[in-house]
Parts: sequence; structure tokens; C-alpha cells
Amino acid sequence: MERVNFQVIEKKWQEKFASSNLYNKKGKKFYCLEMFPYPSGKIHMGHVRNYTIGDVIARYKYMKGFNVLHPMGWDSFGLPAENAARINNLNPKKWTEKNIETMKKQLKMLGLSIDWNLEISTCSEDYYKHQQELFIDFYNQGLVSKKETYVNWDPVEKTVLANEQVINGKGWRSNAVVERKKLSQWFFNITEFAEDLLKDLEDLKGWPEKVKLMQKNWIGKSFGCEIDFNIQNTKKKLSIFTTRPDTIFGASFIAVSVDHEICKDLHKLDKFKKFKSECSKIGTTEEALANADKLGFKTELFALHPFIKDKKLPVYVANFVLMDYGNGAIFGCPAHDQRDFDFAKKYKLPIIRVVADKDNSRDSDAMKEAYTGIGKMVNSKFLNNLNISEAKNAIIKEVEKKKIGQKKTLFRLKDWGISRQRYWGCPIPMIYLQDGSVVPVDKDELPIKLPDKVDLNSSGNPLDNHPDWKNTIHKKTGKPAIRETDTLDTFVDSSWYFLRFCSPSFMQGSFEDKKANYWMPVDQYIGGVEHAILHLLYSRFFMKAINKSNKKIKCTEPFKNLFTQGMVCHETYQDKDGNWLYPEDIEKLSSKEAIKKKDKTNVKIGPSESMSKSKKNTIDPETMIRQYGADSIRWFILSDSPPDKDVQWSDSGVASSNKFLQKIWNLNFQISNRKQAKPNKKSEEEFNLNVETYIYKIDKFINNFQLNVAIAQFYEVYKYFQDSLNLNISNEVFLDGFTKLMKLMIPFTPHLAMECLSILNCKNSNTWPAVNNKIFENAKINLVIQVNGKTRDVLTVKKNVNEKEIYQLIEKNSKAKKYIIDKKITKTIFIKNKIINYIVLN
RNA sequence: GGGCAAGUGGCGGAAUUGGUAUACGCGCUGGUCUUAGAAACCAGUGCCGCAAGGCUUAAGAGUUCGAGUCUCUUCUUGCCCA
Repeated sequence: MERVNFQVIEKKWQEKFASSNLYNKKGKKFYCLEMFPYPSGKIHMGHVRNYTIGDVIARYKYMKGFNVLHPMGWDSFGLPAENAARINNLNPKKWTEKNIETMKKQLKMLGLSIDWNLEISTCSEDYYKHQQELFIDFYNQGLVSKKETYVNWDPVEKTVLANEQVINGKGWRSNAVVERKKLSQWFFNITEFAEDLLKDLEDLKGWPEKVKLMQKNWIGKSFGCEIDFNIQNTKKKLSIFTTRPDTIFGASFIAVSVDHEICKDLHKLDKFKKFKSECSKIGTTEEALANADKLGFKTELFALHPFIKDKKLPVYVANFVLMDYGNGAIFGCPAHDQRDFDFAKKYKLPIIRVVADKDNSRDSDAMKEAYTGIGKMVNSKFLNNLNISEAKNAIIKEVEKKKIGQKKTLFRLKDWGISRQRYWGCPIPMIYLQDGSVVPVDKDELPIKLPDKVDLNSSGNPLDNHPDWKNTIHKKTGKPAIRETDTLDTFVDSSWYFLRFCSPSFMQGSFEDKKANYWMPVDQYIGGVEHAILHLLYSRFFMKAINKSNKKIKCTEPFKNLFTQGMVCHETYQDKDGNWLYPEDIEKLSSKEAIKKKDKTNVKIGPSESMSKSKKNTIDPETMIRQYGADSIRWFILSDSPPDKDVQWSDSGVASSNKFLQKIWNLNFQISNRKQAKPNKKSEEEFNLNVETYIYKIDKFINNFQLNVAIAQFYEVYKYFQDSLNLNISNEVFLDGFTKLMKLMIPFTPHLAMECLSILNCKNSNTWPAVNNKIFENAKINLVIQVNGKTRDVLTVKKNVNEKEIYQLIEKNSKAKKYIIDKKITKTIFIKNKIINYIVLN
């Protein structure tokens, strides 16, 4: 058998891919983008899967004649570089650049059709200079603000943590209990676009419903009501916000945030100070608030119920009410809100049921938890017997009529806090003047560069600790000023890189308007579902913000079609002491038994999980490529599961992919040496029909992202050609058919397919074979014969045969004959070219 | 707790969207070749049955000439939000 040396042909074709103009630049544009990687060191299988899927689409589109933009870059700012630099005592830039070099080399080994001339890196001055410009543009549009808010503060690291970096109330790295701290932070006013971000989801027809739903829930539009409560014996009013105005008759207390202005006078009290510091000990997430021990501080104030005469509600300061939710004040309805319920139990406040449950229970005393389900209103005067949504509308009407409040739309979405007290990020181009005001840096002073030398080992913000970096001069006044020492959240970097790719070397601005208008939106975006909310939402915000600040830009949504791929999984292994083991350190005896290579001790095989360094269930792509070749890896990673589902890495699977590609090579060899055969018209017609059917199916499967099914077709294609070698088909016809199918393999295994095609002297290997629909017109079809709904035979017949002809065919020659002859046919269901179903009496 | 998916052989998974269930791959079994093994090739492989045939898509009901696909109930798993 002829064998191919993958290493040799892959190197050869990778050089050609890099240098040649294999790709058409004339047709309609197609922007194919995969989420760019963080340069952590080496590529992992998740990258291999992501970029292979993208490459199939990009190459498919190239061959179909599109002008394809298929770039790659590096999401190269971020904390890991800072940590690695600290541990190894080197510069984050050096570490990052070394990783980029390694990973670029590895990506090239995969044979991706990437235009490396467009490469960008977010940590390069060329890139972040333009990000600073965008920041200033946004600032000038009023889309940036500085606000005092509570943040998750790690007291050990002395830094702000993002919500996802807080695990069980502790810092992910320091393991210190996270505190709630008030800090002045920069924000992008993403809530200004809340309505647009929600509404425009409807137009994203090419997005998975799942992702759109997640975004919708994240934005969380709801409506509620503001209601003013008079405070007893004062002229003060307390405006509260609620999403459940229907439960107003169940109100038994008022709770306000510690920062509410009504508490101003309390700050003198030591008791209150103590209470306030207690409050700061819980985090800011909704989850933390829900699970925290409910604490209250009773004020001497009482609020008057607006609908129940003489009813007084005590006013508490409570730790679970935050200033940035509604107005920082709520009314507590213990019967129908779990937090209020917990609070009421603790402080022995009345629980008044106002919504009856399924069983129409109206009992308040027996309640063991808050009831948040649906039901009819009770104990609620004029609201009684209404359902919840009717009651909401009715009470809001009443509130508005009495002029004590109004309906209000509320979004769960919060403004995007972008300040990070870290070194390895994009400096925020703002300066603080002596008079206390804050102004943006002049654009011609950009970029504000990061200092090369910085002390990463002391705690706190490295830029703030730097001896002189923050000292600067305000250009307009010539007076000394202080730089902002926070850097931007790295999500900012990835929120506009797709625009930079349209004109990556443009120096006069973030992107060239004309180019951006030509290439945007991204026609196909591909990446992990873990970015379904934040990255995609931030990018959508950026597009809208840019659209607002630059009138020449037409695009309002960055990604027309989105595909979210699944993860790559592998079994996990643990030795008897519970230490995780790498797959290469164990030897499998059977599917359930394995031993450690070193000392032959037993190994516990765990379930297949997403590959992760911590569990050591990783497979190194480069090792695999060296062993089997890139085409085999590409083939395998696409073949075993639908691209949007998780895929299990399997050694035997890769090995069999490799064997199959060898067989293709061998088949190609046999065909290139095939002896001329005496053609027979019927055989050739049938052959051509089969070839066209395969083309039709594979084309369709690629279009539907059913890449695993497309690959299954190639196994059938192989078998079909192997079995047809000796048929009476002329070499010309045979070669024409085979060449077409080999071209279909280019997106999957570009090196092997190109090598095979060059051996077959194919001249136009960069064009996709068009499906010849004409050939199907006279093709025979399979007609299913059923009796009483049970399939009894399948007949291959000409198209458009009628009922009578079918009956005659059955009488003549069919297994179905015995089920209908001499029986009374009471009904016949006939679907032309598909099925006939006889209903007979037994 | 709420929302959304999904459940098909020993395993990964197909099924023209209501019309031949189990394509294709892995694994397994037998055979050829070989001193032996590996590789390669050939055959078989949902379950019951010698066969004819019957049964089978988490469980149960329903709609239909016909249901893996649609509807309802229950169970299980995964993801997101809490």
C-alpha cells in the first residue's frame, strides 16, 4: 500500500499557503472570525477545534468565490502575564511575546488559511493607542463616567475583583474573605443602550437562540413601580422601588441601604458605624446578598402605608438593600420574598399573605418560606381576586392617580466597571488636575505607554506604586497633573478587535471607515459558549457606541452569524493518593482499568471532563500533530461530534482518522494509475449521479455546520470509489468525479487534498464544484411500500409513478405482495415519490 | 428555586424536519495472511427467535394512515440565572 509522509506534504503546502495568492479577492466579501486566543503558553485542543471549524468555513467560502477576511491576533493583556512575571521575575511583555511566538508557530502547523499579514496584538502600543482614542471618543459622547460604587475588594491583594473572581465569598488567588468597598471607578455607560441591546437581539437571526436568551435574561428588562411613603411626624418622603407593587398590602416594614440619605444622621452613632462595617463584609453579587445573614438596624422612623389608613411600617437599615438597586429603599413583604421573609423572622415582623397559592391557601401563620408563585390576590382590599399581573397594573394605576409614584422600567444590566488596579493592561488616558477635575489626555499625546520597569512584587496597584510614571503635565495649562493609574478591563481589548482587523495598519485612527464599512459585520463568528454573555454583550455595546460617535459607520451589530462550539473533553486519572495524572503517565488495560506507568499501581479512571490543566486531562496538540500530522488531527476533531456539542478526545479515534487518510492517499494513487476501461453509458450515468449526490450532501452539511456528518459522507465516498474502480467507466469520467470529491476535502484536510489533487494534475483546485441539479431530474427514487403503517418493501422506481403503476409493480415483484393480495384495501395513502400506505382489513 | 436544552446500540453519534430508526466511526466477534504479534483485508455486530416473524428511540399516555420527530404527564442529565 502506498503511504504518505504527512510531515513532508504538510510542510510543503504550508509554505505554499503562506506565500501564494490561492485566495480570490474579487467576489462578495465574507468576514470569517474565530475568537482570538489569550497567549497563555501553548495552544490547547480547544483552540485546535475552534480554529479548525473556522478554517473549514473560511476555505469553503474561498472556494465558493468569496473575498474572505480570515485574520488572527492575540488577546495579550491580562493577569496571567503579571502573575507569571512575578513568579519568574521577568517582564510581562517578554513572557507574552515568547508565548505568542510559540503559539503562532503551533497554529501555523495546523495549516490554517489565516492571513498573518493582518496579525494584531492588544498589548502592542499600536493597538492600545487606538483603544485610548476610542475611550476619549466615548468620553466625549458622555458614554464614560466615574462613579463611586461598591466593588469586591480583596484585602490581601489590595485589588478589585470581578464577580467571577470571587469564589464562595473569597478571592480566587488570595483566598481572603472579599469585602465590599466603596471605590471611585470608571464606567462605560452600557445601560444607556440597554433597550437597543435588547431590541436588536431580534434581528440576529444567525445567532443561537440559547445565546440570545442568555443575553436577554442578563439585560433583564422588567417593570416595577416607584411609590412615595410619608414618614410619620415629618414632612419627609421616602421613595421606594418595587417590582412587586401588587404585594403592597403585605408590606410589614421598610428597608433602606446604609448609604441612603435618610440615614445621614445615624452616622454619629457608634452602634450604626459598627453595623455599617458589618454590612461591608458581604459581597455585591445578587447571590451573596440572597445567601447572607440578614442584618437590620432599626431606626426610630415609621413610614405610613399609602393605602391602609393609620398603618405604620418600621424603617430599618438592612444589609441586603443596595443603593444601586432602585432607589436604595424597598418595602418588605415577607410572605412573598425570601429575603424579606428571612428578615421578618429574625426581627419578628408580621407576615401577611396577599397571594393565595395553588391550593388557595390564605394562611399566613403557617408559612415556612416565602411564596413567589402565581395565584389570586387576598387580604388586599380592591386588589382581591385579581391575578398578579392584573393586580400590578391596577395598583400602578392607583399610585399614579394618587400622584404618589409611577410605573418604571428597570434593567438588571449594570454599567460596565472598567477600572482595574493592575499593570498589564491598557492605561486609561485620563489625568487629574490640581483643582480636582479630571480631563482626558490630548489625543496627540497618545499612546499613554506603560512603563517598561515596574515593581510587581509589592501589594497594591503597580502603576500607582511606580515612582514617577503618574506624574505628568497638563498640556493646555502647563500645570502638573496626575495620571489615572488604573488600567482597562481586558474585556475592553476584545470588544473592538474585529474592527481593527479591517485595517490593522491604519495609523490615523482605530480603523479606516471605508474598510470597516466594507468588511463589517463579521459574517461568521466562532467561539466558545462561555463568552455568550459578557464578551458578546460588550462587543455589541462597542459597536453601538462607535456608531453613535462616528456617524460614518453604518454597522450597528458586530456579528451577523454566531456559532458556539463545544468543549474538548477527556477522561481524568487519579493515583491512589488522589493526585491527578496526565494521560501519558498511565497505561490503560481496559476501558475501566488503568495503571501508572512508573510503578504499575492502580489508577482511578474518572468521567470525561473538559480538558484542564488542573485535572491534567490534557492532550498536547503539537505532540499529536507530530505523531499523526495536522490533517489527521483536524479530521478527528471534526468527525466525532457535532461541532456545537462537547467532543471526547479518543486515541483510537485519531489513529483511525490517520488510517483513513492513508487509505484516501492509497486510493488516489490507484486512481492516478487506473487503467482505461471500456465505458458503459449506464454505469457512467449512475456514477455521475452518485458523485453529484455526494457533492449535494456534503455542501449542504457544511452549510448547516454538520461537519461530523459531512465527514461521515467521505467514508462512504471512499468506499464507493474503491468499489467502482473496476466498473465500466472511462478514466476521464472517473477522474472528473473523484477530483470533485477530493476538492470537497480541502477545507477539512487541506494538505492531503491539495497533494492528491496536484498528483491528479488538477488545475483549478481552488474552486468549489457546483452541484449539477439537472442530473437529479431523471433520477430514480426509492418508494416506501407500507401496509397498515408497517414498511414491507422499498422499490426503486422512476419519478412520478402513479398509484396504479405501483400496485402493478407490487403484484409483479414485491415482498409486500402477500400482505395485500386477496385482502380488502379500505384506504390508500399515497405521497408522490415518497411513500404508499395501504390500509387493509385483517 | 426559576429559565432553557437534551435523553436513540457497549461507546461517539446519523435520520431528507411527520414518511425505510440505528448512516458513519470506535469497540467487540469470527475468518484470511503471518512462526507469532502488529498492520492490512473479508464477514458479522440493537434485542428476542432455528426460522418465518416480532419487539425497540428514558417511562407512560395522546394526536395521526404513519411519531425518534408534534401534544401532555413523570423521571434523569447538562447549561445559564439565582
